[in-house]
Amino acid sequence: MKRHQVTIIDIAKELNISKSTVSRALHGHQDINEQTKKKVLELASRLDYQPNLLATSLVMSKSYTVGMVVPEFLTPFFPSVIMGAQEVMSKAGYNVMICQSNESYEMEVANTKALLASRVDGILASVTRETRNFDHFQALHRKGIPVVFFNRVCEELEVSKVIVDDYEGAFMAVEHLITTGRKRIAHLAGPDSLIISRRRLKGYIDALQKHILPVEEDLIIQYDLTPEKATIYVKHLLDLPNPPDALFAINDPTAIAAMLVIKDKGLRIPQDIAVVGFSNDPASALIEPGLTTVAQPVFDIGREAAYLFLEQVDIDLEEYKPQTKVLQTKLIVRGSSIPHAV
Amino acid sequence: MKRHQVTIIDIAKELNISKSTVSRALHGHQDINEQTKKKVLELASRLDYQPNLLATSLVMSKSYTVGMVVPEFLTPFFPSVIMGAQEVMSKAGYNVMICQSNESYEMEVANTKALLASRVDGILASVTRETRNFDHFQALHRKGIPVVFFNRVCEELEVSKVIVDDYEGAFMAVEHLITTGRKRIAHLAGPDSLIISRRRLKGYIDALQKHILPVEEDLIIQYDLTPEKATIYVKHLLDLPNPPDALFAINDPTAIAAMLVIKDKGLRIPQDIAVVGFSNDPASALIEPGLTTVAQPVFDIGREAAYLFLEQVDIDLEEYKPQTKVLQTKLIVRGSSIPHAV
DNA sequence: AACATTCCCGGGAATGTTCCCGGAAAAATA
DNA sequence: TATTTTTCCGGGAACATTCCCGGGAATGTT
Repeated sequence: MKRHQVTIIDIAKELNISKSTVSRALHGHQDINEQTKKKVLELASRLDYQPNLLATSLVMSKSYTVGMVVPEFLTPFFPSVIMGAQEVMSKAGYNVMICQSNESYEMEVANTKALLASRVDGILASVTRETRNFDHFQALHRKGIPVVFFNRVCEELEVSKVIVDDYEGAFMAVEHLITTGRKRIAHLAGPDSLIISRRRLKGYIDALQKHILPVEEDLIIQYDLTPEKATIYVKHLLDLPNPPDALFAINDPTAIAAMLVIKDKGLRIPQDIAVVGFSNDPASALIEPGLTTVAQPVFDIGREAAYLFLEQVDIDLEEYKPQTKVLQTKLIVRGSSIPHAV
Repeated sequence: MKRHQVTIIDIAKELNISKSTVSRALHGHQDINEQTKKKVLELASRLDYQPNLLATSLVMSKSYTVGMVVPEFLTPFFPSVIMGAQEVMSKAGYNVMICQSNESYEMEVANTKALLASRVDGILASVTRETRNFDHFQALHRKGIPVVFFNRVCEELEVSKVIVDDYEGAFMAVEHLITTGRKRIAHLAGPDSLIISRRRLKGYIDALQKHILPVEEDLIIQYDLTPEKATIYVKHLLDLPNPPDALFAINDPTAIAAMLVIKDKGLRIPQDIAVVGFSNDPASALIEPGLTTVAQPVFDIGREAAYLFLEQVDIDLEEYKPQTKVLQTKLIVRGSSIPHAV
């Protein structure tokens, strides 16, 4: 019907009082008569008054919303992180604006711009696999807007981060393969631009070296994390004159793509080749055999990121010392690495 | 450093011109000298000026953002819909605010309130499994804010909707089971409050009746869509004195939960019991045997919802006639209904 | 009774924009 | 040269809200 939403001025006029009084009534300020307060509250709910957050944010220079930018959310990993963050954020009175960059650097930049335009109070972000330039985050930080990275972080920037112990997780995973008798373990790694790739790769290498196994260049494949490429590279590995007897993948989608190729080729998992993933997606328990993988505390990642934001909001960024939280991972052993495992 | 973001007034002062002129320069209005325009644009980019959307939205009474509220996003269905909507929305110059109600009615109400407070220009929504009261959407509509439902819609409200042909999909699925020799087909249905439950149930019943099979009450189980309950009810069905030889589930997560129970009991799929799901989640292709399911055009659902919003935004809601788009489904046959199928 | 204190309330500035209106200067026409 | 038109710009209201300041009335204190 009416184009115009109910404002405090409408309420004020109706009650023949000033907008200041209405404002005080709605916020439970002390300088207000109980009678008039009651009347205002009554009328407000009768008219279904909804405060205009735009106006409030404008005058307060504070929007009580934070932006969250994730590279993707078709896989349950990032949604879980978001839920964790949302849980603590909403308790603290903040809204969360979710942006999805679709693994595109340009969209990531556009997203941060849009969030900045909406004057969010902070940003929690995980970068795309393409992102090599971090000026857009630097700019936010320079403007005094707290940035917290999680999972896929930017090392150079002096901001708070929450990560999992990728090195430890990868090390455990590979050591597990070694102690169960594997000798030629391949690694499907991510792009060098992502630190998680580098750290997981390091864990892989160190585990091999600890057990005095050779690190062979042609068993290490760095790729861009697209599913199609995963398939191609796994085929390549299997066609090697001396193929690997185990495969450690940077994440579960990659591991699952690998398993499909392997099964398609008629090889047996884990007898002919063992597979281990990373992140314990629900799908890893569904596929047969079950995928051995490194579990991450997904909800806690989001919660911690939110806490790190709350720590620094409302204080001068100058006097805030960025922190890095490292969460622990856990190896989940299933049938893809040990025959007859659950 | 500085708390305060760059505004057009800062630019105006620096250039000794008025804010009006700056505004004109930034928006390419006609009443502007090329020289000054160039100077403004230069300084703006040098200072990394970002327009304050709060102020703009306030004065224009238009935020160029729409809210999207979905019951859940751990499963890829809703994220896919969101991506579809985002695609056409961003082309039209709109931002999308994503809210997730976590299948909680209260959160859904809170979400719509928050979106209203942010003065979104419209809302695309899919309701929770708990939602039986639609006053919060009614209120939006009454305030002149376009609402478009998708997937889980509210029938009573006179707003635009996009759904898939649930009836047809269910009918096809059940007919497929019948023509492949199944006689006692159970149905794990959703709560009566969701229309998709009712329509899929109707498809199930009509398919049975077309092929002159009895509709047995104890083979139809309506439940609240929680995974735990699914497990319990499937066990119950299998323990029946005369157990079913096929199971049609309202969605893939339910079907997959059922498959796990069935396999756990040592029964063979599809020899002992066939299973069919709905929505073709990626997981349905991963599990063994592959899950026969009804595919929905997920991205198109989002796209259509967005189109329906764009149709009615900027016009008087009085003169808009709500539409309902019905998208077609497709049966995907896999090994869970036919032995040795892909 | 005179003064101080408390209790409420209204006025108005400020937030960062957009847009309309009027007007000065420059250019075009007579 | 005088008049009209065009070009360009500044002033100021409006959007919905918060918050500070001042002040009148009621209550309390000496």
